[in-house]
Amino acid sequence: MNIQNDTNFEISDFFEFNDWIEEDPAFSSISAGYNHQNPNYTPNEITVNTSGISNSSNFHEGTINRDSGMNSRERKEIREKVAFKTKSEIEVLDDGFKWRKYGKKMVKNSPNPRNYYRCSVEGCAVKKRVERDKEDPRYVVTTYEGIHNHQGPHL
DNA sequence: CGGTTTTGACCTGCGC
DNA sequence: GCGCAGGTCAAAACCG
Repeated sequence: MNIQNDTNFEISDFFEFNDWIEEDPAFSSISAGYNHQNPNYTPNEITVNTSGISNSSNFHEGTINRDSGMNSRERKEIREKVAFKTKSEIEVLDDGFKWRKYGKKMVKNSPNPRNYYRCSVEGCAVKKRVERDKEDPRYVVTTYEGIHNHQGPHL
């Protein structure tokens, strides 16, 4: 389902995300275009509204491949993990899903805490991790893990 | 009153 | 084997 609402699409934010993920040594490449839920998924559909109250990200998954010889099973486990770096003054970006916070942690290399969220829909094991950029506090790093097994929050 | 947040404790993987 | 760091649990507080 396309959440292609009238949400403002800040293309610059997507590029920033892209740069960030590419320079992360843990990931060698990120390929997009899967269709567990959205057959028409393309990176360009990522919508981020940094100026409004609610931010909508039209993505549910991504595939991150590591070229550091990992077997297929390991690759499958890391799959469905997407990280976003978003310029936002609001910490909790409302992507439309219902999240329940289940943990907070201080990370060593950052003065900022890291928050752990889980999708509150039953049977949905999607997890989310929100953390402020240690260098630029006006950025928020959001990491999604898993695929929603339901059609979205509002239905 | 039910679901969510909070917060420290607990667990586990990893490196030394 | 121990300690650190990251991730999770859970109980009580909190809030609509």
